[in-house]
Amino acid sequence: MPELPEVEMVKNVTAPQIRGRRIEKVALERRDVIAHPAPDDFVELVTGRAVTGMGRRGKFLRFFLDDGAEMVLHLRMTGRLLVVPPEFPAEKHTRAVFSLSGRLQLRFADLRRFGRFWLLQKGEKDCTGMDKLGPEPFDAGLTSVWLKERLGASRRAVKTCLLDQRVVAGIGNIYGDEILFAARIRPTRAASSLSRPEWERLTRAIREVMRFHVEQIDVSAEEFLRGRGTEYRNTPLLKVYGRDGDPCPVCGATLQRAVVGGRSSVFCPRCQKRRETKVPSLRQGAAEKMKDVR
DNA sequence: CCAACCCCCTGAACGC
DNA sequence: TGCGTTCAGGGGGTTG
Repeated sequence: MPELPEVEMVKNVTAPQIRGRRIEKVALERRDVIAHPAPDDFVELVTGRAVTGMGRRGKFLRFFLDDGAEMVLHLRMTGRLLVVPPEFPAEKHTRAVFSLSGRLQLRFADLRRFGRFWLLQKGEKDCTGMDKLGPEPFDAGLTSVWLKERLGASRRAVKTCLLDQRVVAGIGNIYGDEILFAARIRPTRAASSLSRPEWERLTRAIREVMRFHVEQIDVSAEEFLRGRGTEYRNTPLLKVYGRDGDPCPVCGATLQRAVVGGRSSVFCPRCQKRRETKVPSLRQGAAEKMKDVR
């Protein structure tokens, strides 16, 4: 479920608690929580190693180990990570428990069981999919020129493009809607139909919306634990996601819902126009079939 | 290359 | 109350 801001927060809460600690024991409640290598090998390779630090790439969490290996975790929809003392009551849906030095446990719980761990040994070729990710929203290389270059010829809906992790890493369905609202672009618009100013608004919105939410989701370890690893949903801050039928916070028009690329999308029909208001640069033959629907 | 569909799972919310 | 349906914020795979 979590997207970039939530994963970043999980990393920020978890890293200081486990940094420097040694993994003394690994208990897998479900073996299929390990994607790579074979579960027994994973346990053997991880046991005895110390965690030197954590990182994030897109929605992937990274745990750097003292032998140069890297443990990777993707929370997918419902994964939760908790750092607790061993006597702390067990969570429902616990899938893996890492016993750490200093009487602490790193626990992974995951209702829907989509979450996965990988272990990459030092120098091992990536098999997590991280290597296919596009730039982070805050990368200097993510410019409107680059985005237009990358997507300008695509007829896919711009919302679909935003959710494509190979384009930009870390955006999911929630922030996809929020970004498009901030950029005043309708999710259904074909990427190829965006104007220069729209590419610029979109690029700015990607950075600013993600930055805003990363800053807002600043939760302490105590708060996080109180919420059992789910207390990062800052719904009050979301302007359109999940607010289908509510008035637009900017203009008051009724927010609408549409399905784009199979994902539910909410937008403001007035702020996010179906097409550019300015004269769209006419390109020969490209968008021929679009008859002009009013 | 791309849309559409299926799959992986479980539980909450909703309609009857 | 009970039961069936639909939906959920992730991603990978196949098909046409």
